[in-house]
Amino acid sequence: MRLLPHPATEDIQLTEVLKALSDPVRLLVVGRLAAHGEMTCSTAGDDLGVHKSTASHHYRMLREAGVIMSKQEGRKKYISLRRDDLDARFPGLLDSVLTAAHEPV
Amino acid sequence: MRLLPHPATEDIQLTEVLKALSDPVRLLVVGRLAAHGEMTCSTAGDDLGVHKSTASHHYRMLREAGVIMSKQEGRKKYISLRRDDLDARFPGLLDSVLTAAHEPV
DNA sequence: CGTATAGTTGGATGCATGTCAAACAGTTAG
DNA sequence: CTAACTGTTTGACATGCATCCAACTATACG
Repeated sequence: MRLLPHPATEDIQLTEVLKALSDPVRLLVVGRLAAHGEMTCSTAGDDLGVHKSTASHHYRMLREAGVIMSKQEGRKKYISLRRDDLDARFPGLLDSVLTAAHEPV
Repeated sequence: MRLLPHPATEDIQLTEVLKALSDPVRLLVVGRLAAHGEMTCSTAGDDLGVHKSTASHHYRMLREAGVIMSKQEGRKKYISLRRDDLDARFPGLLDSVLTAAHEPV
């Protein structure tokens, strides 16, 4: 099991998080992670409508912004929401975004 | 008094709002509007550290995303937060962002 | 009318981003 | 070992964006 570089909780920047969440594809991924917990990249990226390399790019954005955790296990990579870290740093932010993301168009 | 085009409340898109809030300059402007209410563009743009045309660009981003209201009066333009509209559409979002924006680095 | 004020617009520039395709790398299975 | 699987990296491309400067518009003031 290998860990990838992630920003420390106190280094998570609000503007970076907001930018990470401001893409429809990434918002969809975050919604899935919130609903289902830890998933592999392929599961999270299923039916996203983008190429797998594009999805990989989005995972990196989310990780570098401090929104998700990644850990490699064998040939699979598991990603999960850093919910506690985000709640500690920006209380209520993630919940309001997730609620808003479920709203009807 | 002239009104400029703004998106209707139900047309405000979450990703657009998040993108609008993901810039440090715009976040600063929104914080000022939240603290002081309606202000002119020059007041809101005071000491932002950017050229007035850059500030004007940011106001347009915020307006088109549905974050602020603009109304022209004479040669001054007043901008204000669309707090009620944002609260109605995305409950808790604006408050959590404003709270987060006040956090120490 | 002429001048000052408040903002916008257009051009230019450099940087970031979203996307795909193809090649690559690491891991597991037969 | 060979082949399949999982995901990343690189290149290419188009787009968008933050920024400044200069010119412009519109309004107000003398």
